[in-house]
Amino acid sequence: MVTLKQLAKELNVSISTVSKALNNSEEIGEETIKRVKELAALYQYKPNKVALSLKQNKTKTIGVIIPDILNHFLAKVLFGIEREAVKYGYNIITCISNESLEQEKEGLRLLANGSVDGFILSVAEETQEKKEIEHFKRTISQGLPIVMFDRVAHDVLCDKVIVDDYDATYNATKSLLQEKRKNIVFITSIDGLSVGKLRERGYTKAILENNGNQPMVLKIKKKDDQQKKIMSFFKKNKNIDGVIAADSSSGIIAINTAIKLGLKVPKDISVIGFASKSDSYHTIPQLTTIRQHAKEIGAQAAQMLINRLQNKPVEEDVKTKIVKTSLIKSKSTL
Amino acid sequence: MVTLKQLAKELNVSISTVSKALNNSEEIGEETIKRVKELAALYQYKPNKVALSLKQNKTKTIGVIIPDILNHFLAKVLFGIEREAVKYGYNIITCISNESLEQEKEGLRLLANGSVDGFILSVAEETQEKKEIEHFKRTISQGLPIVMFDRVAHDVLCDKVIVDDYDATYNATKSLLQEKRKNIVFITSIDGLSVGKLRERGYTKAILENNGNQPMVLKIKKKDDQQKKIMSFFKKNKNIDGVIAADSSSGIIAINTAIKLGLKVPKDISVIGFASKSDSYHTIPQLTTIRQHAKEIGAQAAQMLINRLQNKPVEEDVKTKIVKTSLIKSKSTL
DNA sequence: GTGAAAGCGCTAACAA
DNA sequence: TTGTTAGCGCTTTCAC
Repeated sequence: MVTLKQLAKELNVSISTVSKALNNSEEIGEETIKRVKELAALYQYKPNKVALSLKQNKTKTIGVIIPDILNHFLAKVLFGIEREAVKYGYNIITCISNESLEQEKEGLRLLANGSVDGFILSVAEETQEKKEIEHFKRTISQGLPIVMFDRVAHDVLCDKVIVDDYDATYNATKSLLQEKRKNIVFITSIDGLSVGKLRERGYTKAILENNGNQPMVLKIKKKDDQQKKIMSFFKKNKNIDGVIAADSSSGIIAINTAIKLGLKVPKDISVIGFASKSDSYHTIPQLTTIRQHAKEIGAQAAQMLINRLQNKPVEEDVKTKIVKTSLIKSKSTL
Repeated sequence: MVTLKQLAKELNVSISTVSKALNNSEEIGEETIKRVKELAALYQYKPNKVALSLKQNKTKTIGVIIPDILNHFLAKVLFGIEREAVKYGYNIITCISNESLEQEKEGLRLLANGSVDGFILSVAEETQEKKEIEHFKRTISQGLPIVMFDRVAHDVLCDKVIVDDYDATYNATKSLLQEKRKNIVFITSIDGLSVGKLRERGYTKAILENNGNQPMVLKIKKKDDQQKKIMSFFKKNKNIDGVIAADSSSGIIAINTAIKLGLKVPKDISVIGFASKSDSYHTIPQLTTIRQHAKEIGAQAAQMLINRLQNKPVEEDVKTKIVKTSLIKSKSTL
């Protein structure tokens, strides 16, 4: 890479003249500007990002810590973050915490050394279980703002972008109840997450409001064979006529299992699941889904962080944005 | 963040003494080292990454340019890259090209300014269609090595990690032929990609080798309704008894469609598809899959790049590694 | 054993 | 209009 120094030497002017010329400074003569720019173009000069970062004490880089990149929702949020960030000239450094507290801490530590100007993250499962928040607080007190999304640590004072998980399952369940479904099961493989708990509560609330109904929850562990678990549950509970799935694969598997057992979907049983549009194509009939607008969540998170980074006046008030889910009716409900 | 300067001032020693002490230099007295380290620990001193990068003229950061983060395979490769990179102390800056040539160029341009030491990338669809490679060559000639994976530009001289696409479909097709399948269709939604073409060729070769058989290819465009396309194809070709799917959703939809039409899988029809383990759980019976070992591909790519970055002696010979696919038999084949 | 000084590439206040 | 200088945070050579 060419440097200002080299250009200056070749042009027989000083480094600062070159610098100013390239930045269209008023101080420099037209003729000089032209000469400088021509040589710069010839050599494809690009200002060294690292030097700029050091000088200006900001990197225009955002650290993103994500629990699981293979999770379609999280990947889509990352996509949203990236799209929004590039608009403002920011880059994204990604760390994957693998749902591990230790790796989450490590990610923060590794990047909190001047590599990034701030963080966007979703809290790892283990972190939520152990309720650890010190590492977040420490990072913030070091002057690096954090924006949390989806799985947030409520006790950390920072900007947040969340989903209306509780309302989403409450409304979805209500809609199945309106279909006169009597035995609606809630299937979850994300019991350990804050959002998983909220989703369960929304479902439970709706069920209990309906006189005489009792909530019924099927919890699946990560290491379980989901297909087997759901199959054996369906076999034991022949009267199931509705499913609310807290995660996409539970919803997909529920439909396929019902069909395998000879049930008609949605005539005999309705299924609603948290899932993306592309997931909904993985079943026939197509899954009625609760959409989280992942990309939008990412964009909002990026905006909040960038806003905080650029507004020097210390805004002390943290904000929490709620990106509402949409219930997209398809063919797996009446 | 504390700097060496601040520590030095507080300790009444020079900056260089502090620096050396923290790096356990032989030159510095034990007592001094102890004092320095204690204060550094107290203030949680971390060497400024940006300053180090500037000084050492390397960032220990890898630029990854990915066509589509929502593609499960590509996301998994990214995961593999990240895992391997952190082992060696490298960070990952991710750009998403969105299958667009322009954005791919932009990503390279944006990061080829000292932000990264090298690139790992998979070529965007538009780039492959237009056969553009100048931007890759330019980047390499600027001293930034590139490692390409999966979708590679053969005419660019650089390290590559690829999959045995041709052999994979050839063998998969052979295995269906051995099941005495007579009418095997190849379904693809990635016709425009180099890997898509290779997969089709492997299938065609195997079919043609079997006397009397003729290849049959169903091409689906991104904007098409995959479910409808496959359904109407199946209705028009009632004799189909085998499917080779070039992408995961085609395989999943093929199974569900067959079942919807009253066919028994795998009794009446066998299905094999490029897909991951988690995809295979999205159908009953589970999909027999061609696995690409995405994480391994990412790890290999990262290793190749890091190796090149660390071996100063200019290794002029570029390498191409092939990570072989595995055919994992499950319940959608005999 | 410790410190001064140069330099990585850049910007900007100040000098000429 | 152009050049000199200092400084961002760090390492490292060379002097003391």
